[in-house]
This record gives sequence, structure tokens and C-alpha cells, in this order.
Amino acid sequence: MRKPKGPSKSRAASAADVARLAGVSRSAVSRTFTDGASVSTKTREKVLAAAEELNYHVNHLARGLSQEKSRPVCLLAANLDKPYHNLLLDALTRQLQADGRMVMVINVSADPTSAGEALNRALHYRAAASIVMSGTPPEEMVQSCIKAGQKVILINRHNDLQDVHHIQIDYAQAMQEAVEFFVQAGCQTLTLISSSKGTPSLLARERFFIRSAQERGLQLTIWRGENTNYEDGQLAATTLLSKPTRDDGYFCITDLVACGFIDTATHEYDVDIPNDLCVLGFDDIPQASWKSYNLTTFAQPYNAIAERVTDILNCDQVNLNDQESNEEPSTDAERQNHTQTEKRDLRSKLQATPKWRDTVRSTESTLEQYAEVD
Amino acid sequence: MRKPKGPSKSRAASAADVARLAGVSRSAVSRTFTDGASVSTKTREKVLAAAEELNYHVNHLARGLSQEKSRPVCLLAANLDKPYHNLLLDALTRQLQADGRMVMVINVSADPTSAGEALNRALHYRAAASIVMSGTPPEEMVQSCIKAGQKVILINRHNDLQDVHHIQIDYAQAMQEAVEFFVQAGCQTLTLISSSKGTPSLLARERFFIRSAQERGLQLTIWRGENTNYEDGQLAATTLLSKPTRDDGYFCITDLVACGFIDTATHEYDVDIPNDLCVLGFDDIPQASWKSYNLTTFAQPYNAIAERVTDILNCDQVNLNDQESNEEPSTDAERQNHTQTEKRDLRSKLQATPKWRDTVRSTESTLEQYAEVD
DNA sequence: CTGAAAGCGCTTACAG
DNA sequence: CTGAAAGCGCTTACAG
Repeated sequence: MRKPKGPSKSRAASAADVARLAGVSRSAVSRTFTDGASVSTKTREKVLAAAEELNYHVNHLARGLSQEKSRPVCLLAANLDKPYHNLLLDALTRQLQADGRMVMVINVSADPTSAGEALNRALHYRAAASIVMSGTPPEEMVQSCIKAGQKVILINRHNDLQDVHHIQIDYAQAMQEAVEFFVQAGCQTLTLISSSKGTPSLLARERFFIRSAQERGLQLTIWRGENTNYEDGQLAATTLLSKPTRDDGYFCITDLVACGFIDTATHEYDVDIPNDLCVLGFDDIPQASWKSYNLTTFAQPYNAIAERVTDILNCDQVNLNDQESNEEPSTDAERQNHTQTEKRDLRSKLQATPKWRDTVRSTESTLEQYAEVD
Repeated sequence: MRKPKGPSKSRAASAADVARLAGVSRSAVSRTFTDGASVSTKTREKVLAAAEELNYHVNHLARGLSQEKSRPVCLLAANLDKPYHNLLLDALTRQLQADGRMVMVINVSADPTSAGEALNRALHYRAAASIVMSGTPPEEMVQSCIKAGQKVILINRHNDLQDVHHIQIDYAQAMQEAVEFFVQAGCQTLTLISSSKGTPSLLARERFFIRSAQERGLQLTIWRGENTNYEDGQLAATTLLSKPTRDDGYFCITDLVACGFIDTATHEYDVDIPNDLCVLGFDDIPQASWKSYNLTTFAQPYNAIAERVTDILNCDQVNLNDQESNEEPSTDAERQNHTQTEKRDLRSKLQATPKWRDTVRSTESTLEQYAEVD
């Protein structure tokens, strides 16, 4: 009930206020709230009491001016209405928070220039890092960020930029397993339902699927819709199932496409999956396990990706572009090698794991081989 | 190729650097990047050129120390893997960004204490506002935020806290329309499938639905699952459809529940919707329109909510808790009234709009009355 | 362990 | 229109 005196001008208390009330220097206050700093128990308690009374909270905005760790991390995300992106966003925000990071999410709309604008914002807020899970920022913006001392992490979107960190899924193995699924189910002819969007991960999945199908000597048709959404799957079904002959198996490049394909196949073409034909998806979105779909698919390693991100953030390894490094200079060959190795390690860890469900005809052996993981 | 001299210590350029290069004072630099400030064209151009060369970007972290507008806004969100939350998050981040705000998303997990921790973070980062779309932060934390000069906005989660801004949907009307749907479809007995979670918006929907059903003299059963997810809908179907007699209509408190209910009803109980029974959902998540569900539901006014939020952020109306206001003092009655009016206005604007689809038996008249909105 | 001082980058009166 | 100066809140050597 009793109101405390003093500047209640609805301005938050500062370290100076606390110092005054506790009768110590502002350095002492600062030390009390700094992890490894040396303060006597007595001082610390006085400070803590004063802080409590004034409802003091260290201003991380100000702290960020000198400490890199309390600077924000930017997350460039798009398609926030799509399940895959949500799952990744969920995993990333959890992990980054647990790591003590403040994460600012930048919604990168379909507008192709917005990724650049987002990176610009990241620059303005002195982000410790920019994590790109959607969009393709222009190369010069990425370079600006790196020059400003920022780490840039690209998730599932390989390009040839120097000095950026990449986190990628090993699509080669997943696509090989995908083809194997179809083979086990007795499929001879396949259709790959993809998109002409041409994002890096789409292209990678396509390439490896095609290669694996060829290796297995299967006949493969490729169909590409505009996007990778439910509607694209519907259109694929309408187009492909009207043809005089149907294939044995259909690999949908995303689960969303698979859901649309299955719905139209089932409700409009009276197709019985997996008896008439086999369907496979990718992403393991929640809907894939819904009864109407029960889709065999591949789960992205969402949590592993998120852990990778914090690993990268926490290694204060000198930026690769710091050419005039004053550590023991290594030869170009060695540097190259080290980077190579690191990339390979990283890649080898992130595997998409198969989720066996009922849209591919099963055989006992495969069921065993690909037991549900969790 | 040629490297510029100077401190390329991978430290970003500061206003001082720019001033030096341009041969002007740092005030001039500051003014050049401040909207209404007065700088001569000549100075501005020199500054701009120097800034360009040094790749200078105003440090918003530092700016936030004195300017409220460039301070971040915090968004407390949970269930980032659920469609409703994604749609709202999408709308909010878009709108806030368009308004020039930096938005930091805090993932409030199921842990009940995490909402408080999140608000604590908001305090540390001197957020201009905290927007709560999930979780129930403890009252004292909310008060701390407000005392620190922060605006607190609660979305769809009414409570009795003073001085916080509320954005709410008018569930009364939506629930009345829901009951009307069932009546039009010829239903006499209804079941309300809800959850025992007891969040404010759930309770409000329940209350108004019950009231409307009573007004219409319908027989109503209430069933509550643990949550409001797909699995809860499945369990509801298993439980309710095993009973000796079934009701005519089932109102699912969320679309996710409705999807689970429909899937189990269709695939396990061989129910034909809407001929055997009618189903209604709430939220209009993307899956509601998928062919397997084609669910009649109510769309949350996502964009209107987001616009409301920025409206609140941009009105610099003195905080309501500033009791010793030095404006012309108004009577308590007047203040009260004003707040009331504002709340009513706000509420009247945000309506859930019905989306007519095929899970309720239709009659021509209702089809006309509730034409698809967009 | 502790305090005075300089520094991080900005903005905003205040004189000119 | 312009610059010197004080202020926003913090941290981090530097002496003691």
C-alpha cells in the first residue's frame, strides 16, 4: 500500500539508483550481477537488497553495447503458417532461449527483397548472429553482416558463400532409403512430385532421389508444381491420376504435398493407398500422423539442428574471414582441410529419420529395420 | 580488392567514425539519421557518403537507451507447433515489423513458471511492451513490467488485472451463431467437446455456447478432455460414439479437436458427417479446409488483432497507473467510464467470422447468410 | 575486494 | 543549421 519515495517517474531503476541506496559504488552493483566477478558477501547482500527494493533489472540493451553475449540473435523465418517452419522455429527458439539468447524473429515474407531488409535490421540491432531458415539474402548483405562481426548461419540452404556456417541434412542417405522403401513395397515405376521453386533443399532432395532411383533401375517421372503446399499436391493428383496409366509409387517432396495428393486421390479418384499405389512424404509434420493420412515420411532432425546452432554460437573461434589472423599461422591447405573436416562432421550428424506408417506397402523386414524412433 | 585502412577489427563502424571521415560533428551524423532533424543538404550528403563507405548502421541497441520507439517488443508465445498459434504469430510479427518494431519471441513452454521468466526477460531488455498470447504470467510480474513503464497486452486471456490492455474476441455472438448453425441443421441434442485446461478463451466459449443452447431449448451434454489437441478429439470420439445413443451435433472447442473427432468418427465408427451427425469447430486453421475435414468453423480475426496491438503501441496515452497524473484531473467515474468505453469499442470490432463448409447439414438460407468471407 | 574513470554508441537540450 | 557537452546504463581495465 505504502508507496516508496523517489523517482517513480515510471522509469526503471538503474545501477546508479541501486548503488546510492546500498551505499556502494556502481562498480560494486555491476559486479554483483556479473557471473565471475569478485564481491564480498556483505556488499553483494546490500546490493541485492537494494535491487530488490527498487525492482532493479540489469539493462541488457546497455550491456549489449560492450558484451557480445547479451546481444540478440536474429532468426529469418517465413511461411509461419506452415507446419515444417513452425517445428523448426519451435526447436530453435527453445534451444536459443535455454542458451540465454534473446531471439528476434524476422518474418521474411514472400517478397524476395525482404531477406535483405531483414539482415539490415539484424545489422542495426547488432545481432550476434543471423540465422537464416527461409529466404535468400543477397550476397553483399551477408558479407556486410560478417564484416560487422556477426555470424551467419544458413539452415538447409546451401550456397557457395564464404565464411558462413551451414547446417545441412544428409539428403543422400534419406533419398536412398526412400527409394528402398518403394522397392521393398514392390514398386517398379515412380513419380517424383516436386516444385519448380528451386530452393536448395528441394533441389538436393530431387537430385539424390533421382540418382537413387536410377541406381535401382526404376522408371522415374518427374512432375513439378508451383509450390510445395497442400494445393500443389491436389493439383498433382488431379493431373497425374487422370493419365491412362498410373505409377506404382509417388514420392511427394513435402508432407503438405503428400496430404493434398492423398486427399484428392482418395476422395476424387477413389484410390486405395497403399494397395493401389504407394505414397511417401518428407518432413514428418504433425498432420502426417493423422488418421486420414497416416503417412510414411522422414523426420527432420529439428532438435539436432537447433543444437548445432547454439554450438556454432558458442564457439568463439575467430571468424574465418579474419585473414590477418595473428595466431600461429597455418598453411592454406591446413585451413581448408580443417573447414572441410568440420563440415563433414556436421553433415554426418544430421540425418532425416524415417517414420514408417501405412502409405507404403510394408514387408516385415523393413518394418523391423525402420522401427519408429523417438 | 583494396582493403580500406583503419580499425577493421571486425568492429562495426560508429557514428564517431563516420563523423571523422565526413569531417563533421557526431551530432551531425546523428541528425542525418533522425527523421525530423534539421541538417543541410550538403552535410547530409557528406555524412551519407561516409556512412556508405564505412558500412555504417545506426546502433539501435544504443538508440534504445534513450528512445522508446526503438526498444524491442516481446511476444510470449507457446504451442509453436499448433496451427492457431502459428497463424496469430504470423499476423503479429508481420504487423509489428511493418510498424518498425523489433520483436523478440519468447517461447513459453508448458511449464507454468515460464511466463514469469519470460516477463523477466522482457524487463531485462527494456521491452516497450509485452504481448501475451499464451501462458499466464503471475500478477506481480505484470505489475513489475507496468511499473517499469512497459505496456502489457493480453490477447484473448481476460483477467482482472488493472492497467493492462486486453484484446478479446466477442465469443458471445460467435457462440450464438454456432448454436444457430446446429438448429438450422435440425439438431435437437448437442455435445460440447471442450477441455479442462480452463484458459480464459476456452471458458468464455463454453459459457456462451451453453447459454445460447439453453436459450434455444436444446439438450446439451458437456465433455472435457485434457487438452485441445487432435488426440483429445480422438478420445472424445472414442468415448462419445461408443455410448448407446448419439447426439445430433458436436461442437468442438477447437479445430484440432474437431479434426481428431472427425478422423476417429469416420475411420473407426463409420460415421457419415454431416448426414449422421453435425460437427463444428473453432479457429479456422488451414487443415479445416482440407478435403478430409472440410470443417465448418469460425475464423479468428488474426489481422484485426495484430492491428489492435500496433494501435495500442502507438498511442502514447499516459499509463493508466500513473495515479499522480498532472493533466487536468478527472473524476474516478470519468476515468472508469473512459476505460469502459474503450474496451467496449475494441471488443465490438473483433468478431470471429463463420466459415461455412460441409460438416453441418446446410439449408439454403444459412448458406446465403454466411457467405464465405475473405 | 573496492571505487574513480574511461569507454561502448547513441540522443537531446543548449548555445552559437 | 551546427558543435560541444551532458546524459542514457552498462562494463572493464586500473589503482589502491
